[in-house]
Amino acid sequence: MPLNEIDDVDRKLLDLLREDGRRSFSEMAPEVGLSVAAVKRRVDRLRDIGVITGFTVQIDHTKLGWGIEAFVELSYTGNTAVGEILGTTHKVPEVQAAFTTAGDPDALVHVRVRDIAHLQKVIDGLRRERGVTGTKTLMVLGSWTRSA
Amino acid sequence: MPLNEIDDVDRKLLDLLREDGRRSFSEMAPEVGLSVAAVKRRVDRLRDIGVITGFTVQIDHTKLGWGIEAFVELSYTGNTAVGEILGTTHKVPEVQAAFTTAGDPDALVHVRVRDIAHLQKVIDGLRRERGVTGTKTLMVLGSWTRSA
DNA sequence: TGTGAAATAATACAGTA
DNA sequence: TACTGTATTATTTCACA
Repeated sequence: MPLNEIDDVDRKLLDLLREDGRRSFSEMAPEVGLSVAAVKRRVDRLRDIGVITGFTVQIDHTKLGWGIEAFVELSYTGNTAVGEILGTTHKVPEVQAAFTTAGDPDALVHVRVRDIAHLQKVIDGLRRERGVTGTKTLMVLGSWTRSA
Repeated sequence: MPLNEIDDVDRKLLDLLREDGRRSFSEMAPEVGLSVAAVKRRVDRLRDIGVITGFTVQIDHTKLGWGIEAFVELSYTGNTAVGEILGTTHKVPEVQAAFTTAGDPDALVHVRVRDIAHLQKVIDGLRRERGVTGTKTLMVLGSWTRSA
């Protein structure tokens, strides 16, 4: 079910776009040995079948004054549904990403804030959410993300 | 201190590119009320000063057969440097991102794998890294990421 | 999938405030 | 310094072989 339809050329195109999402079709075409039109059709198809969900810019948030990053582990009462957890974190603008997990913390939330006072406010806000029974915060000291 | 030089137009451009990193300058120009050339120069400048670090494609890894996502918390011996931690995780291709943290786990690692057996192998590999004293794995059930 | 032509977009540059 | 408008080049897009 998951694929069957993605070949090595598609994977190569995904790699190229992961490195630089604004690469032109004409630049990628010789890399995969196809015509420009064929490359465009492949990328269009990858979007159509949902393998490519979008393109985005990568930003150094430090340079924008959002210098602090943390993960907040959340515990919920037993009757809180997974979907509900993701929904409540969505409303908090400082939350960059949220993950519901199996096991001890029920959710892991990635937040980005300007300073420690700001972090305090965000954590307090998360603690007040319905069903939250406890939090544990991991301040990020350094990080690294694959690819670009 | 970190900026001073980024104005509302720049922020608007970053927002537009976060939603769609392949947006054309000609599409963004009317949105911010500037000429195409002015938009290009602004985006070029945002790259030059390091606010924009790159562009990339967003992929639905489930559709590529990498259906399982987890966070692995790592504890290290006291004499392990932060840089060393990030370095060792870098070698493991299944690691999508790594964060060193202040506090109980010393690092948090985001991994993506094909199946549970694969996850087992990756965790075993991480546990064998020099300085690692313990791990705790959080399997991701659901997730959500801001913007696109 | 490739080709080739028309439509768009990116880029470089001259001129203006 | 930062913009606009124009000319040139490159890229995208699409119909058809």
